[in-house]
Amino acid sequence: MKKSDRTRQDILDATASSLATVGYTATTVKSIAETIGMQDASIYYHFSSKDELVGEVLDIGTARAVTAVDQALAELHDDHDPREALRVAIIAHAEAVLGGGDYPRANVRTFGQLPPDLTHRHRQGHRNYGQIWTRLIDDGVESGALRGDLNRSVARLIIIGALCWAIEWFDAGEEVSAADVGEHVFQMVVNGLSVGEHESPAVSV
Amino acid sequence: MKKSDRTRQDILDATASSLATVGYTATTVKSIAETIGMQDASIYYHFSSKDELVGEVLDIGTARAVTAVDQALAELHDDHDPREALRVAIIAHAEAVLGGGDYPRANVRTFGQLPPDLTHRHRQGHRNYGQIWTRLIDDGVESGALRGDLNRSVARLIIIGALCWAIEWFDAGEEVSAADVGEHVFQMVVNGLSVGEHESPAVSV
DNA sequence: GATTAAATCTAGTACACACTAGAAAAGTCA
DNA sequence: TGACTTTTCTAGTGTGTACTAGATTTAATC
Repeated sequence: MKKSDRTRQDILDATASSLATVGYTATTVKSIAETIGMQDASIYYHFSSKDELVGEVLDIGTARAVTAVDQALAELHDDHDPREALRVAIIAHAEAVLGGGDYPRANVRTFGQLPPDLTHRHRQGHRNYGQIWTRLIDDGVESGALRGDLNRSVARLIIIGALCWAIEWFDAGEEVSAADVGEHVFQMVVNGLSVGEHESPAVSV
Repeated sequence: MKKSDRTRQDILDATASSLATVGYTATTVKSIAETIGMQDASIYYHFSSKDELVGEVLDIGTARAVTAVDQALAELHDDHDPREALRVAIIAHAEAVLGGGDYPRANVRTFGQLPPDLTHRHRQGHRNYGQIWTRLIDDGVESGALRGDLNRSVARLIIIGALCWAIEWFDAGEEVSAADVGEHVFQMVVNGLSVGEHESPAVSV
């Protein structure tokens, strides 16, 4: 029972790595097998199909992202500003998806290129993840810290989108870290790029 | 010389539509041919390979997005606020990619799932497009309208990312329009979600 | 209407892919 | 060691893909 678990884990890791770097189509059963020094047919002793294997990787990715955000939120003080909660969640997401392991990255990277079955299978997981953000935004608006004149659902999707798309350009080697990206998203989306009192009629004068 | 041009255009249209809806891999030469009532082999009379065909569609998509944004900016008053320029550009992009035709949508939709050759081929086009945004942000910062304490390149990519990712969730049938999405991105990214003087130490008191 | 050119079709090739069947090897435990 | 189970390999199948060659049809030209 030991050998099998180990090999199974190796297969999952190799698949996550491949999905995260080259996407779904370029991730072939043969290439996965080669990475871990096996024949492609041997994969099928551990997984019944490519899509079941990929599905499991994506499940793990979703779970890890959820855990990362939940954990970051749990470490907040009880009387935190709702904006601080949003900030912490955004940075946790950025670190999980950009700086973290292959699993969350695989999840985001393959979004939109999966076959219908897999897409459908993961819709629920994404919905659950979205609810974390829905709650954060609702808290902010209802406490008066965030504007209530915008569509909250659209706002949520814009935040997540800005973070997810970062995977397309983020380069771990550069001087900008994953947390930096999160901080930027927070600063822009919550505080705004604009300087000072652009709406209020010159209060300080 | 007439028939050929017409057919060629039909092939391009069908390819753009397919790329925009099902992505690169699911867009097969056979499926394109079927859409316009041809045999797949006949496609090769007009295009030498699938990737040349796809490349041409993506080129058109980039050109249309650039044109849309450029045109919107050209209609501004000479003494416009740099923030207004950003707003106009963001909404134009949103309308081109979300509400516009298949070509710009194909471009964004297939981003990240193209084979290396095509990816490389379009890097230049994307760079040119990015420069429009770089200029907009630079103008804003240098005029003092936008904050200068953030990494401008990261800011640019976050804005574009929020817009591009919207293609994954935007539904033209819903009550939120493409321009609405653009307006939301602008409001969030420039004015911020936060209400009032969250940073200034209670100036108005 | 005959001749040439343009456009499409029929019929195929070669290859990569996911996946299968059954033999062989490796590991486990008496 | 020997019997048994678990794991991996060898050798394939079938399918879908991009693409090719050459015949065939459709359109244009004299």
